[in-house]
Amino acid sequence: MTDPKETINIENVVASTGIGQELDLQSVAMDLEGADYDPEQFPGLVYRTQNPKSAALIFRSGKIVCTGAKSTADVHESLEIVFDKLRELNIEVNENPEIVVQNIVTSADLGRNLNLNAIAIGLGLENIEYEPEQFPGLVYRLDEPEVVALLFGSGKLVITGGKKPEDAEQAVDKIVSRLEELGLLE
Amino acid sequence: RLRKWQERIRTKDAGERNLQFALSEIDRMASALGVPRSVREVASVIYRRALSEDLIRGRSIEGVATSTLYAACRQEGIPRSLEEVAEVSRVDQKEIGRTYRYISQELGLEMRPVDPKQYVPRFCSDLGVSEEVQSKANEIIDTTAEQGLLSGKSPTGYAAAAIYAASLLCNEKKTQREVADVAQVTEVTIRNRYQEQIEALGIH
DNA sequence: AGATTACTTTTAAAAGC
DNA sequence: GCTTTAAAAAGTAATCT
Repeated sequence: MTDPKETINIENVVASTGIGQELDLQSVAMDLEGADYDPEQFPGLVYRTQNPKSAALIFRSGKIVCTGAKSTADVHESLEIVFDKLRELNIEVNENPEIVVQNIVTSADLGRNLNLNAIAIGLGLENIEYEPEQFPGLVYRLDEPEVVALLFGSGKLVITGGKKPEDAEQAVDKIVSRLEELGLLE
Repeated sequence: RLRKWQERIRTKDAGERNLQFALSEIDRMASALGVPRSVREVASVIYRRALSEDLIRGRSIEGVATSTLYAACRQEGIPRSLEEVAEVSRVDQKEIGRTYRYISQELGLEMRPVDPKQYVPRFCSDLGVSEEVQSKANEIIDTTAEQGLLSGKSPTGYAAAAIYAASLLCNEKKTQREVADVAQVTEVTIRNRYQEQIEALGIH
């Protein structure tokens, strides 16, 4: 039927960057509208962007983590907003800070129900974790690409730990072919 | 030289004391859970393996002891849920679960998923239902699991729903609350699993 | 008996305890 | 190891009407 690869959807992208400048988070928290800063609880200041939607964690060192974006392009857009907000506060920000994608979370659909019990035994109990008492998903760690897949009885899956969108595509291909050769799909 | 020797004895003694403590804790918890002696022996074998492979470092003795007991119950085919094990342990359920997964992975225990049928004898005995209900529940579990209904579902809730359904089919009705209490799941879970199971069985 | 909210799992980075 | 952030998957649970 439909190629499971075409059902892949990026759900979250995490990236890190830095403005190359130390920050006084206390004063940034005062001047930046909507900023959450509670150093007792966490050393980073939380700033949320609306369009695109994301959450940025800003640290004293000037390093920033952006999470919640739906694409790598959105990560760049969100961080540009953060950079501009900081510039408005008369904080120097490098012209083009390097943005490194650290993790991409993806969802997909194999289009068929899965017998997780059979898969756990078929794929080998060594590299699989399936504890339905604790979590309904089967945890499958792949070596190439190095990602973690969560497989569900519905045939839906989550792939996380990848650094580029192709990682998820490769992972889906490998999962499909492995399940097929074991006769565990369809 | 003498100091080194003393140190060795001291650590050996400490290790011995820790092992004794762990084994006595396994014994205490096993008694509280009412599992046979064979399970305690399996648990202590797993614990000694974990100790010899240095898996205890950075973890609490109690946590590892509880996890090995949880694993031993499963290996012996008389599982206790994490909730039940947590009730007799001083370690919380979440840590028992993650320690179990770690020990299981590192020792290559290759634990198979729990079969809901393994809970049926104990739950039925606690409910005081007949042998007929018990075998009917087993039949329901086998038939519906073959149709793929088991994937992702907790074994206790699945067993509880099958027992509830069986009690109705055998005219020995137990309420959802009664079954929920012995299985330690909510009535909502029993209702949900029950609906799926009777539909799969074609009982409308 | 629903509905809603919330927690379980996985992943990565940041700074500090 | 923990703290925080976001997101999906599906199951279970607590709370409210």
